[in-house]
Amino acid sequence: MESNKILVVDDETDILTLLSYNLKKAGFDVLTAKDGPEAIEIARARQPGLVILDIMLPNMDGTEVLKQLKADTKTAGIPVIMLTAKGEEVDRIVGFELGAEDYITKPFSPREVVLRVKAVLKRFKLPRSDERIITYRDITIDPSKHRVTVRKDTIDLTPTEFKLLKELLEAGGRVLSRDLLLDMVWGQDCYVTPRTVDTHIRRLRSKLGYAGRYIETVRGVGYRIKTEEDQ
Amino acid sequence: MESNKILVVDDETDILTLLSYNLKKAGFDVLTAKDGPEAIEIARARQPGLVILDIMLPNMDGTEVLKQLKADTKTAGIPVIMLTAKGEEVDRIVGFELGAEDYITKPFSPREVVLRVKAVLKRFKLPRSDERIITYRDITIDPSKHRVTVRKDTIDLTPTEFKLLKELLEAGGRVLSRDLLLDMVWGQDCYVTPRTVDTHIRRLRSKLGYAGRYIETVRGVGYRIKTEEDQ
DNA sequence: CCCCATTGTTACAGAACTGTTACAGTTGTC
DNA sequence: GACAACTGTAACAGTTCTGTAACAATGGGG
Repeated sequence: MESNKILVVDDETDILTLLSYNLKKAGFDVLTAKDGPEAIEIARARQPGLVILDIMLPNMDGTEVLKQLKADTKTAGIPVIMLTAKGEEVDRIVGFELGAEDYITKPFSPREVVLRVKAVLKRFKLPRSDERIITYRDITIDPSKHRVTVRKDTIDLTPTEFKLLKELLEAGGRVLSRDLLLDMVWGQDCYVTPRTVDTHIRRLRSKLGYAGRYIETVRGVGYRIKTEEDQ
Repeated sequence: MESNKILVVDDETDILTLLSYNLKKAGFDVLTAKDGPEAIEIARARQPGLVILDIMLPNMDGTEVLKQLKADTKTAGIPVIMLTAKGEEVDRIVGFELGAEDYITKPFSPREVVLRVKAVLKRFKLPRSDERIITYRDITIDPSKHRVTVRKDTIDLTPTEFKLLKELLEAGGRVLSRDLLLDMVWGQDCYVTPRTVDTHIRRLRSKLGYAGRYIETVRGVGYRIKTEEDQ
C-alpha cells in the first residue's frame, strides 16, 4: 500500500481529468477507474494508499463499491473519501457503518480535495489511537501514549518493561515461558540469557508497587498474570 | 478541544436538565453553567467542543458572553449555538458580526437541538483541521496566522518548530517517533538524521519557556505532549 | 529435614539514548 | 553583496537502560 498512489473513481471524464491534474501537481501518482468493478480490480492489484470514490456510479452504486472494498482483506485497510452530490445520508457513509474516512460534496474545489487527501493520509499514518487500551484490575496501559497507570498514578517504564507488561497482560492469565517472552519482547532472533527476563520481571514488579503481585511466577515454567478468580 | 464535551449555559434549571438529559442520551458529555462568568471560566478550563448559550442571562448578557468567548484565543475556536426567545436580531448574532454558528428559538424540541448540535459539529470537524486553532493548557496555536502564544505572550517560532509543535499537539498525548515526525514535518521522502528532531525539540522547549516541559521525552520511543491527567 | 533446581536480589560495566552546544551551509532580505 | 535567520550535522557529555553474573532465598521432592 503505497500512500503515494491514489485511485480516483468517477464516471465523468471531466472530473477524472480535473482531479488527476491537481493530485499529480500535488505530487501524487494517480490511477483512475470509471466504474465499480474496475475500481475494485485496480484497488486489489495496485494497492493505492487512498481511494476517492464517487457515490453515483453507473453499473454499481458507490456505496456498494465501498462495502466490497471494506469487505476484502486486500483492500479493507485503504482509506476512502466519498464524493457525494449533497450532504445527504452522510452519517451512513462516514464512520462505522460503511467505513469511509471522509466525504466531499460536489461541487468542490480541487484545492480542497488535495487538502482532504493529505489530512486523511496523515490521520492514517498516526499511531492508531484506537489501538487497544488494556486494563487489568488497577493497571491500565495505553500503547499509543506509551503510558501505564496504576490507580491513576502514572508509572514510568522503560521500553523493555513496557513491552513485557503488555505481553503479559495481553496473554490474559496464560503462562508465558521465558523463551516465549524473549521472542515476543526481544525479537525472534536475539541471543540473550533467559534469566534476563527474571531481572526485568523483578524491575517491573518493583515499579508497579503492590500491583506487582499480579505477576505470578509459575515455577519451572514462566510467568503469568493472576486472573481475578485466583485472588 | 474534545468535540464530545458540550457546555450548556442557561439560568433556568429546567432547561439545563432537559438539554443535559437529551444530549447525554445522544452520547455527549455535558457541562453546565448558570451565568456568563461561569460559562467563560468553564469553557476556558474544559475546552468543550461546542457551547449552547442562552441569549438571556442574568448578570451578563448572552451576546456579551459570546463576544468574550470569541475574543479569547483559548475559546475562539469553539462553535456556539445561541438560544433566543424569538427569531429577533438573529442576523447580528449568527455569522460574521458576533460569530455564533447557529441559533435555536425557544421553545424548541430537544430532538431538534441534538440534530443541530450534530450538524454544527460535523461542519466544524471535517473541514480542514489545518486551520483550526489548537489549545493545550497555556499554549495556543493558530495555524492560519502562524502564531503561537503562551499565556498571552506571543512566541516566535520558525516554520519547522511550528509544524513540530502543531503535530505534537494534534497527536493529543500519543507518542510520535522521530521517524514519524520526520514524515509529518519534513515530508515523506526526506533523508534527514532522526537526531535532527532532537535538536528542534530542544529549540522548541527553550523558546516555550516553562511550557517546554509539556513536551515529554519517551526514552527509546519518541516525544509526546503531557496530557493533563499525567500531572 | 535436607538438597538441589529454580527464582529473587543486587551490583556493575558497557551500551544506548538524549541533551546541549557549536558550526557550517543555505536561504532570503535589504 | 553583506547580513541575519534558519537548518541540518557532528561532537561531546551526562544520564538511563540493559544484560550478566554472583550471591541469597525459596520451595518442592525425597
